[in-house]
Amino acid sequence: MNMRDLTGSQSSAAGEARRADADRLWSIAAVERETGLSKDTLRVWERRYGFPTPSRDAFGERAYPLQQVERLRVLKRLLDAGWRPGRLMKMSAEEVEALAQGGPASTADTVTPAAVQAEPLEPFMDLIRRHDSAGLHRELGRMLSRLGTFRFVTDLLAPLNVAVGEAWMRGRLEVFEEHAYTEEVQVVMRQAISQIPVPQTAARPSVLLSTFPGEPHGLGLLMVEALFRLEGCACVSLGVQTPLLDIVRASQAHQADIVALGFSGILGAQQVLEGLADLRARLPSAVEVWAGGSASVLARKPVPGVLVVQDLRGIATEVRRWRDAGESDGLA
Amino acid sequence: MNMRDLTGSQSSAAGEARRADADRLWSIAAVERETGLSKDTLRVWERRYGFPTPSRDAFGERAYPLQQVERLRVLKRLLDAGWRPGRLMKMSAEEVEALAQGGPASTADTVTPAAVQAEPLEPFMDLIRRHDSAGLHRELGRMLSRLGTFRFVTDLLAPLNVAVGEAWMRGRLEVFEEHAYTEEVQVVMRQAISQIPVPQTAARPSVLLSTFPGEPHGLGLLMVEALFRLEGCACVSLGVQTPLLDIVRASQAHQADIVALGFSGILGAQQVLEGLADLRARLPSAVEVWAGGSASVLARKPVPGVLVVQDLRGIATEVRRWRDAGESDGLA
DNA sequence: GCCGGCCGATTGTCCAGGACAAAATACCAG
DNA sequence: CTGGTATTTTGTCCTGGACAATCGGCCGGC
Repeated sequence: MNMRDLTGSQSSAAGEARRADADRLWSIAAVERETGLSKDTLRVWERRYGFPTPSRDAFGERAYPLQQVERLRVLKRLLDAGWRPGRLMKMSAEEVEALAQGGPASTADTVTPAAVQAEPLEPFMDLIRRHDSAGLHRELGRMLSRLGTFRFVTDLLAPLNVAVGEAWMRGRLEVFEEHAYTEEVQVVMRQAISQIPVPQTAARPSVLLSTFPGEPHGLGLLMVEALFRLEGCACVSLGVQTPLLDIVRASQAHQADIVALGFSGILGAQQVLEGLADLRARLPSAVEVWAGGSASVLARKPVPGVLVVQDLRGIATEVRRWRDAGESDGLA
Repeated sequence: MNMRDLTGSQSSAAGEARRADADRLWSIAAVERETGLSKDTLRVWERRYGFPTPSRDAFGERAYPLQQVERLRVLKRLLDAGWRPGRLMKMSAEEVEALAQGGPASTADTVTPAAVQAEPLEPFMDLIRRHDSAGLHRELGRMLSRLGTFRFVTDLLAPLNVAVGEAWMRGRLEVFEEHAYTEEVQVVMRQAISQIPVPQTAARPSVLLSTFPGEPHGLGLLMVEALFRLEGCACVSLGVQTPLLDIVRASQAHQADIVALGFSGILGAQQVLEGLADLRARLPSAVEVWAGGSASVLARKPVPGVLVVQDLRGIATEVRRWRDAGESDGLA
């Protein structure tokens, strides 16, 4: 009971269904959801560059064919990789396609920082590309045991995340492959975290973790939580996308000493800086604000009263600094 | 190294900082992020109802005071609880406040289905309200052990999720409290899932789990994944918010027999129905589409070729049906 | 008496086209 | 080259109008 049947109208053969696909048109809202390009942007591109060129439905509203939606997805990816729309729009479909397939990252060279690339990443990238979730899970688990949580996070996951992000930008990885990867890593990380013994007494500093609205990337948060817990800190995570005012309230409710935010680079520079300044102003000065992640803004423009932790290894150092400062207002 | 200092300008005493808070104004984009109300809606409310009444910054752009942002948050919550803006806007600030505090759910009576409320929920609600994350974790873990995964999901979590959702709608719970709850449940659920033995051979049916873009609620997905795994199915989760085209590609890549989607009621009715129909059309008919969750649309309007599973217990039944159908095209 | 379809009011999204802040790039002086 | 300024590019914001989708109430039939 409480169940609705697979009511038929299984209209037809696969061929027909396939044709229905191509014919089905997308509303501007659907395209926004599918591509991540705002309605405003879609309309202004049409005006300025002559692309996309949606037809109109019976009500005069834009109706995008699948082909254009697919191309918009490619364009969005190239945009994220550092290309500019004006340049891309002048190119022919073939040139864009060539770029999408495997071109370099435009002007914005993702300077592979040649960091301590302690662990070979290719085997993992292979598993991701082959959609071998079980294998990926197994290999990640194996590495967790071999390296221990700390080195697993700093030496394997950190560079692997970068590699996955870059592979996506170069068109070597689909969105859903990145989703599946994230999910699998999350499973292993949560297992790792649950194995870290919890300090008996109320441990200090107590850390509140989250991300701003619009920032859906939560892996970094988990990695940071693990490192904090390894240092014996009490952690409360709110998951991703917490409204600013709620971060403030949560920090009071949980008596947080530190509010730690993750930034992946999806949010605009201004959004990050303004949000951090805002949050800083709304929190008592005894509560520290830490920011980390791959967003490049953090490195470029410091925000007064906000600690930017670029390197995961820095967390241990900074926790020590906090404790040395005598658990009181660590600034001044 | 690689670290930026807490560069001072710790301007002042708490009092001053507090005053700076109230003065700080919000851009329309920031209000959209904070409240969940679209820019279009914010502008049209101002035009129609005379609220909100943002001032303008030096560039003529809307600048919302904190007080109005807070009120908009309340209004959004009441909207989600079934109230309509026209009615709310006519009311005085006091009346709205009274409603926000603890009024009933307007016309949309959340008919507490008087289901098998097998487990008492109050102790858990208490822990959530007291921000006792550790205690909540401990008690959830205890219940998991006591009830076993199946009953933990069906008899405790399912009603508890409903209770939490309702408490939020009545203003008894803050957003951040709901976030913290979700996080803690997630930890326990993932632990529960990891303890379910994995079938050795490639198990059928193989299930792909995700939600549509705009649907951030992932708890249901985890609960469903647990139930599928208990039935011996192979599961791959993409997490939340996967674009439609990527769900299609993932189902091919992972050779899914079933694509299972979760809906919490955040998405509009049309969005859900159109998305499901669309997805249905794009998948081979041998792949089944299952939809579940608390969204009421699912119960009201059936989508041809989509199986709606209202009751979590129904999953086991339907998996059996799928297997009885001989692993082939289970329809026709 | 209750369910189901119709109709008017409400409400969110879409549209056009203009404007301009923010970001990226090109330019230029040291 | 390096660092600062001008210029172009680009996304977001604006106004005000329109209308589809939804909601609520009304009415009639089973």
